Amino acid sequence: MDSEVTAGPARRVTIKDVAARAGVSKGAVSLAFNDRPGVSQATRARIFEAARELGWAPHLSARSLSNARVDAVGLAIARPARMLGLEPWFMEFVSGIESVLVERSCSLLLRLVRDVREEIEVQEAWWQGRQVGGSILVDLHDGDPRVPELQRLGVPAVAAGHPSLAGGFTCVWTDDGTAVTEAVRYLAALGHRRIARVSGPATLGHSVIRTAAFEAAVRELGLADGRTVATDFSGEEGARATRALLASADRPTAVIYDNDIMAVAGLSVTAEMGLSVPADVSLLAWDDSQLCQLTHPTLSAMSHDVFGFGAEVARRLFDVLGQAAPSAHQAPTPALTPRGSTAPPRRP
Amino acid sequence: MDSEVTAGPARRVTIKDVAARAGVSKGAVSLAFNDRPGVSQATRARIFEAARELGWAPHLSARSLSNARVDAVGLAIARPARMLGLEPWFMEFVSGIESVLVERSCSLLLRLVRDVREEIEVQEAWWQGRQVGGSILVDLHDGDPRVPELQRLGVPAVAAGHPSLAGGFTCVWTDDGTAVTEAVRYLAALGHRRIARVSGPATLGHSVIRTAAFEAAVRELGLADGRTVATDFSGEEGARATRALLASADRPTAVIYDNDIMAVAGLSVTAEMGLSVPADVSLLAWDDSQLCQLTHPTLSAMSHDVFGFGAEVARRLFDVLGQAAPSAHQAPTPALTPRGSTAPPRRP
DNA sequence: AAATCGACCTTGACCGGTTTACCGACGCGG
DNA sequence: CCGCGTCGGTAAACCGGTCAAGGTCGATTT
Repeated sequence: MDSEVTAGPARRVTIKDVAARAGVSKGAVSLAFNDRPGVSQATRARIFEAARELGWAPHLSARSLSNARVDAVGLAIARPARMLGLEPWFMEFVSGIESVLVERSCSLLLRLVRDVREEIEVQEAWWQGRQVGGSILVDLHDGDPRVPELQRLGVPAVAAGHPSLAGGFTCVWTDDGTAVTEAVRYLAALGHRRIARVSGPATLGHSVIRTAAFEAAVRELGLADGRTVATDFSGEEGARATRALLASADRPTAVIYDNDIMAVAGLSVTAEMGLSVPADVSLLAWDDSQLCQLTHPTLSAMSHDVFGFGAEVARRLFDVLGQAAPSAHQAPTPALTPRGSTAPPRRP
Repeated sequence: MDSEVTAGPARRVTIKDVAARAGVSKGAVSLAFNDRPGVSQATRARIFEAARELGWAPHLSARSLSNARVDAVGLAIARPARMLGLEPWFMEFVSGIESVLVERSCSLLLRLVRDVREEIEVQEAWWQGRQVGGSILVDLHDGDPRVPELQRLGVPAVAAGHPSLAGGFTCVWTDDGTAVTEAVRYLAALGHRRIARVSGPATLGHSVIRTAAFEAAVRELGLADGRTVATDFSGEEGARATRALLASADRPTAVIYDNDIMAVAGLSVTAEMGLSVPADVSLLAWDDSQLCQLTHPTLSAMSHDVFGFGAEVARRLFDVLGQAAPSAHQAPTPALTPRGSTAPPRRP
């Protein structure tokens, strides 16, 4: 209908228009808008006034064309869409990143990719096309090809993960090893001797680290079980893994999960199998999103400020963009938050 | 350490380098890369070869500077981060959008904002700064200021929501009214006469529509209850609302939720109150993310292809960018998927 | 009085592409 | 042999900013 109203040619207003209106050169406008010395307070005010009247804002492509600075950072995520939707971790992580980007009026370029290969293509295209000034890497795995590739391209990046995985990149990490140990010690202290674990993909860097720590702790405490079942992080596989564990001959009396979703799925499996939590089996989640408080019983979890973690990653990326040397930053270690899903095992 | 290796000045390779290497002018390279007529197959091949060797890709800022075309679309979301993480809807929606953007090598610019006012600022900055070629609007509410504002700015946009909310914008919507009616009819057919509903924020456009349809259906069928409790979509408020409903004098025998998270929270409340689902109370979720299958009992839900919805929105945005006239597109109506949380009410 | 200086502002070259106007060569009908 | 259209390509203007170099001008120094 009246969509024509705004559809006119309406040449976009440029710096030249503003300059003309303020009676100065476009150089002056540029100076004013990047608040650099060289224009008096009076003219500065006139320029801003003119810009306001015309509704002008600098064309960011034009700006980044000449000064090479880019106003966006990239984040590619290689997990299936269906799974991501259920993974509270990501949105919280993204929110944390945003919270830092926003104050530098920088944007997040997000892309969901199928696999690491595709991510490399995307990152390369972003970098070559100067769409991003740098990138954030998540879900590092052992010998991740993204590390050498991005290094070859010279992409400034920050990795969310252990220094041993990040190659030469600056990274931010949590001490999952210590956290796993704490989890196991806690369950052992409650009296559990058969503890199992449901992890994410075995190739994922932090899975490897947690598994190693888990097995070490089990050994150290002289516990009986210590199995880890790897999954794809989805609720479905979490349920399957739980079923397998609880149906086994010497079923564990406690299960540690690598994320919240699988713990929730596991909880529903116990109900389905007629087991009671925590009397028959204790469950311990990881990440501690609010999901853990929505179940019945509520889920004990290794608690973790994912939002803050994302913010830290973003801050470090700005360091890197500012030519800082690569460095590793440790975020607070996930801490145990006991709730209703853990208790001493039933006496046999 | 050796981070210096790639840190050299390493002037970025430009179209000029490619042209030189292929022995042609940069105009020819441009023609070749946008596959337009004017270069022979032979030179075209030489040019691509040269570009490949040098690892060149066009600088997108430079490109969009001259042809005004922009390669990204904007999506600002005004919900608290903590809540978003738990809302599977969003990531699925975003994934659907991505699936379409990707094939046009277009990116998604994402921003989490505090409120509608801030979103308007962000949208204006994006548009003025030519960061985006268009935007996607979600969570429309009645008399949403974003509609007139973006129209004033001339931002091409697609709204995810009912035509009555979208003003002159192209929109994609699901017939929530019909879906609510189906939900109520189904529960009534099972024998329920006291049905309540836990909705999202009352000001949200689709809450209004669903509430109206809910009340109409309740009246039409001559049912007893028909209360709607508005929340902020969070699990916490969903739990609180459920508690209030189930503790009331004439407690409902069935509850319809406006998203999955609140239904999950509601389920845990029933357990906490010693009620059994579906014997004492039936629960019906909305959206049907995989979360519904992770609970015990599994949740009946109004099922909905959120991924496809996102994809449709993105496709329509490209129509709009191609100067198509505003139009409204109806996505498939959410359909009932009965599972374990709904059954005839216990005989009094 | 001439030279120096700093504050303020203008000019014009660039950033890396796209696009338009133009040009040479070649094939072809008259 | 000439004029004409087409194909393949080039040169230069342009997109909208930034930035270094330079120009004015009144005030201060020598």
